[in-house]
Amino acid sequence: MATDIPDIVIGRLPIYLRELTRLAEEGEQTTTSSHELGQRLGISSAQIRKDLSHFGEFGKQGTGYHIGYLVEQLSDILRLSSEWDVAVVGAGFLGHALANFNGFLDRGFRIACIFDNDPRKVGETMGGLIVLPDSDLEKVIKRKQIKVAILAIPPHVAQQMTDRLVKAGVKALLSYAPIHLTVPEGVQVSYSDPVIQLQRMTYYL
Amino acid sequence: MATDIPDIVIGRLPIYLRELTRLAEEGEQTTTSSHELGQRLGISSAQIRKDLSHFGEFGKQGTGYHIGYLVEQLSDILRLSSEWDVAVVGAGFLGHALANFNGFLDRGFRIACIFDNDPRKVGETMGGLIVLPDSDLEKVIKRKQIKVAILAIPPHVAQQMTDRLVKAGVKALLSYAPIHLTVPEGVQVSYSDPVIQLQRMTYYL
DNA sequence: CTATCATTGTGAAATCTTACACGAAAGGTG
DNA sequence: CACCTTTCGTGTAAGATTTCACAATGATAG
Repeated sequence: MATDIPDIVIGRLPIYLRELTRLAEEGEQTTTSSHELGQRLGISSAQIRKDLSHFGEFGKQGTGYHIGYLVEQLSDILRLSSEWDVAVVGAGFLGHALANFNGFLDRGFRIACIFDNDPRKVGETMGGLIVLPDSDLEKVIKRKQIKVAILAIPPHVAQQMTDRLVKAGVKALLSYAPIHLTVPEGVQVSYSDPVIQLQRMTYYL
Repeated sequence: MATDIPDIVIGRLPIYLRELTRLAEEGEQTTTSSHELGQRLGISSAQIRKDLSHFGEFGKQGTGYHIGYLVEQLSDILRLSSEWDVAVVGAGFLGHALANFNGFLDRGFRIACIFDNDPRKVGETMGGLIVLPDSDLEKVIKRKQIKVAILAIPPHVAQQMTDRLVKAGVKALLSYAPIHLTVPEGVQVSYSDPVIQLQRMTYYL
């Protein structure tokens, strides 16, 4: 029940969780069905049921799923019961946007620190945090035992910064730098490059 | 050679293109092989050859691929030969970051306009553009024949803004709003929600 | 010119993912 | 209680994607 669950299934759980949370906030119902959830997400009901069945039996025939209970279960599965401290590397426009984004906190993450290598930026306040010099990176990450980082820096420094972060103990990296990163086994990497996504779509236009 | 190419293959082409462009910039070689490209991207060489073979024969046995030629071919396939004008909707921190991001221009896209519904933001300059009121949205998009838009707005207005954009002629949407969007057939949508990506990784920690 | 090496493009096999379809429950109704 | 409706969980079939492995081709060296 642990290692043999397909990555692609894990990838959909956060989407289910997000929609279930929205349903809970709408507050018009306490249960939902795989069919309703699928409708709202453009996913087949069979796929949702199959995905969930990898982790246990959360529903009830005839009734569907209790929203609150399923949110709880999915949060547990995704290790979101307590908050993850996150380091942001890079205090440019993007780092600024991330530091001020208030959508992290209620979904399992808290921006704990932000770094930059530009002395002119160090000391500035961003989203309630003071920008730290990148020379403090290892010290702070180790002290706060940070496991999750977001890279908002130019591509030519992305790999070296990745190496420093991994060495300091980071195990999950979300990179906005448009470059493939090499990491040791056991370290998770996820990418976000808007141009890649746009180019994927222009093919069809 | 057109409609029956798997989406998943299309999705990898921009990644190949990005790495090939980097290889070209490094300037140490004029050719590369599927093996080398795969090594740099963490993808198997067979997959790269198979993907490319959907579109034609671009390589040469014994030698590999001419980098410049392949860049050209991939750019053509992805319709990047001329630049796409892009509308940014939302002039908050994220819209600000997008307007100032200079990585669009040499990869096929140009931010052509930016909108906001907050009168206090309208008129501000961002990345060389003046923020326009969202009441001008339809007019500007139609006049400039904009087909690509980026959504950088809160989730509760994302669907209604999507509807307006689609009605005005937009055919490809990159959304940073954490919500599933419903669009008519023929309109492409791509999502970017950092929290979804982080949650996908914490499962493995 | 011949042998050797590198690398492509691709059919076939293997693996992975999704969709189907149905038995089994659970709740509601009269 | 008997019947009807809803919906789950899942074995199996269908479909999609990746990997394998090899013939064919081009370059290179002696």
